Amino acid sequence: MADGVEVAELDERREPGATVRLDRAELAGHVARLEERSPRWVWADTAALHPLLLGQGVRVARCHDLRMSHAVLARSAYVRGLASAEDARWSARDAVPEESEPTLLDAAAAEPEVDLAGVVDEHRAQQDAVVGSLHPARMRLLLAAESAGALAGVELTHVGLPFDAAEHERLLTRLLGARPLPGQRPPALEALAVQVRDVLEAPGLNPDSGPDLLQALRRAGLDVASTRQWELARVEHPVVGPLLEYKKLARLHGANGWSWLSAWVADGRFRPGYIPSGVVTGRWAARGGGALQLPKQVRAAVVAEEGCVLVVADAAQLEPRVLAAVARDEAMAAASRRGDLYQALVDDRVVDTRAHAKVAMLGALYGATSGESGRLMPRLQRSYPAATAYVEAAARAGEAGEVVTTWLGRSSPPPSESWAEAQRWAAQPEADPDDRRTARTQAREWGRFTRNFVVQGTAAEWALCWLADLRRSLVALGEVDGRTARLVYFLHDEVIVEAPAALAGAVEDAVRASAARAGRLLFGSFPVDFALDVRSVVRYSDAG
DNA sequence: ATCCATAGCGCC
DNA sequence: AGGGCGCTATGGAT
Repeated sequence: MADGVEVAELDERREPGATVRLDRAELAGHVARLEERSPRWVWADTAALHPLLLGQGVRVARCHDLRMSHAVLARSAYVRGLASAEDARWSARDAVPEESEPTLLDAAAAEPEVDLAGVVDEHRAQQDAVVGSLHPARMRLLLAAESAGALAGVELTHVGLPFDAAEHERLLTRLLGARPLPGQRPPALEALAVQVRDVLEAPGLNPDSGPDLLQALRRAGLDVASTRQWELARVEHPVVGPLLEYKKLARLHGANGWSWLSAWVADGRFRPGYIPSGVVTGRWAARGGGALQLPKQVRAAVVAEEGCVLVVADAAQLEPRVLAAVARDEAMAAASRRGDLYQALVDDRVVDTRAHAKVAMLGALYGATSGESGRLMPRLQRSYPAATAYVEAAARAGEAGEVVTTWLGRSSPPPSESWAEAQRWAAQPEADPDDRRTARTQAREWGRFTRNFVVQGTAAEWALCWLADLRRSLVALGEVDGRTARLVYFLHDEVIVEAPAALAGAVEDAVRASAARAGRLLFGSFPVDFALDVRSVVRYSDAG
């Protein structure tokens, strides 16, 4: 390479002659190379480089993201050692570039330079760590899935979710009234605020102020300890109606109102920021736009382009199915093969209603001890001993301060030093009962975290493999009238593909095939089913 | 002016 | 109940 790098050389879909050149400055710190066996780009940071390539119209098929892989390998209990583990150049950092002007502090903390030699060395160190790990095949799959997720995250922001701004504005106007001046309340909110003040006889009250509102409620004789809606809902008082309505609308206005619309929706697309694997468990996080919290109410404005449909697919009861697989629980796997897993629990007389099945299962995953869910736990243990023992073991490990690890090899962070110190102190003879109680409570809390970690984390791995396989297989569907099937949304256990209507059936098949392949990739021949709810709609809100 | 913690609520 | 998040508004601290 003289002045540039022929990026398109690695693009499986390149048009003849569509070579794109990026100069060395643009590629600094993100040098790529070709692996001989399975061609893919190896680079430092997908989030930094991939947007440049997309901007040039290049579609990258595969990559190996060294930063994300490093983060997994450096912590994984499957890995015996990563040569570069303490190297600051590869430590995790935010995947989404800051929108604002860099400050002096940012300049001082600028990332260390990564050059070609550094990339090659780190790649070799990572390959060695994988080969020497307890489960090389699982680790390889995890790193490939992480890297594919990194590509997909950038692409999702680039493509955007089709969004009808005019439709959303009609919703806002219908519920809130005319758009107010910045800093003002919309008419409907102001009217409700007046009502609340009148009923409470608190003329100057700002209902947005939690402490002031709580004080006014208590002065008016309401026996509440907070202003949470579920607590207000159980109180009989004329202020409750207007106040709950106020909170609901204030939320819409604040989180998804006119300023959100102008900040995040442009040219008919909603382009939020995703941070693949930004959560400790491996789930995606988001920054900017609230990609992962799009309220149901707002989904009516998510409308496919003319001539297209949205293929909306979500994995049904994903976490229990994942638990059945990691725990090798044959009985629970059998239940997974009968479609609705919760209904299967009812049919098998494990519990008496579907609602009970759901609450019992969630209780097992989250560590509930009391209430309805706690009462149902013995029944669950009797029917699914392997699955319940698996999450119990994860909880016990966490309580003991140990690390737990997902199926593919993501390990939980160790508890904090202050947590460990509190546990050590509680074990001393001179510790007082209060300290012992506090330590015990903290131990249980950390146990609930590790219990959930193994399931949520492995579910995230399945979902990532699903997404990665689908991303690849959509390419093969080709185009209709110059338009292709594109991934436009990913939400933990749900994907949306926007596709020409003529491709809807093919996309639905692809989505299901990818789910089946993801199951086999992770769990081989273990007979657990990953059922999907799939619907082709024009409007996202019609999928529910 | 800027940072940080908290409350509250949206999603899975 | 119980796990994981992000975002907004608020209010206190610096």
